[in-house]
Amino acid sequence: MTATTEKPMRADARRNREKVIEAARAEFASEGQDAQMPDIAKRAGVGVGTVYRHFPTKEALVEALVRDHFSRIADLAEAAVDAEGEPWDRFISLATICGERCASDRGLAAAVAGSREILGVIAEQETRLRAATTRLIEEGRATGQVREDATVEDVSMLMCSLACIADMENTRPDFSWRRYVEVAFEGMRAR
Amino acid sequence: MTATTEKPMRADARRNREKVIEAARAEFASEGQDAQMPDIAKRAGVGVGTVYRHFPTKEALVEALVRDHFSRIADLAEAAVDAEGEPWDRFISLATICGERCASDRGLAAAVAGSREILGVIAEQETRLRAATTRLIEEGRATGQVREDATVEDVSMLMCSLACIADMENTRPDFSWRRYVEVAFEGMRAR
DNA sequence: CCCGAAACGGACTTCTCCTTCCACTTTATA
DNA sequence: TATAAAGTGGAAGGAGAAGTCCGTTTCGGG
Repeated sequence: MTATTEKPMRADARRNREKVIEAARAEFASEGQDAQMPDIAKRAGVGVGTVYRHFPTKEALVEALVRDHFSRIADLAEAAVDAEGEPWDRFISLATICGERCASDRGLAAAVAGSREILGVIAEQETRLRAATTRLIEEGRATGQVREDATVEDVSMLMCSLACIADMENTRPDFSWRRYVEVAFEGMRAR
Repeated sequence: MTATTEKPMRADARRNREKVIEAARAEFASEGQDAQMPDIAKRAGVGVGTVYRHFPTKEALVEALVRDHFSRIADLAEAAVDAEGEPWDRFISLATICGERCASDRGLAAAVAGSREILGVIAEQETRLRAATTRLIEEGRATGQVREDATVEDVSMLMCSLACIADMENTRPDFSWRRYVEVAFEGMRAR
């Protein structure tokens, strides 16, 4: 669907595009949701014009970041389904890896939580994510490791809250998303 | 400390102050962190000037809201310590009541998560909250209902994540903070 | 090596809010 | 009820951040 017409991009343009994305990630992580376009440009070592050449609006830039983020997470979830080991252990390592991703992409949780519009952007990735998650918890239920009444939404909520906690580590040094996985995700275990 | 010199306020002023606070709460709940001062004024049925008479800046208004919010939650936690019943049940009802509060004060979670400065504002309430929480989980551990390694920070994280989930119910209808309490808080139980 | 197209940079414009200011209204006191 | 003080409303000011525009630079095929 929507086969993007492959148009070769000039080498420097592609390089700059990457620099901008990387700078934006860093800037959002440290400044939160109100990171500024000129600052992103400065951090990337380019002019604002260049940023706008690649992303017509700030919103588009955020969307690209968010899409990329969710895409990676969906990949990880799919990998967790096919991985070796007990379902429960795979579930927990998925949570851990997601935690790591969220910790390095700080600021994005707020973007997703804050806007209704962005939900459309991640629809496709979320479908993949749900599919993978569903299989994972079904396996877990089958082996009696995951609680009987567990649902995909439970996992979604846990993942989102994990992202929030990872986000908050910026401002709250007493928080630890790793510890959070140990505690909150334990609630999914069968008793 | 800081004995606020009691100065009688004119009746209409006090009424308007309440209207502004109420309107601000509603506006932040529906618009999120970027609710606008003129909109708050409009919703309260007053002019912007009046809003600024009571709260010198937008920040001050948010602070008042946040302080009030945490103050109520700290009250609830203290009540939970002294309440009847099993420690575990009191812990869960505390979580539930907090969920209710967060659900009606939507938008504040983001305010707290987003700014380092606001942490100072709630310092006093948080101390009270920590004290109450500590007692609650100690009782729970003593009766073998709460996991041995539970800490106050665990509870803080759970409460904050609960607030985030309640917040997200605006944009994500598949989320339910009540269900979240059933799942995530279960991770605090002794096994 | 040359030239046209693509990409760049950053000063400048535009737009969106927060906040101020002050003439006017309401309250409380004598 | 008259008067001073307190409070009010909303137009206008101002700060700051998003986005535009165009002269200059860089790339890559011939």
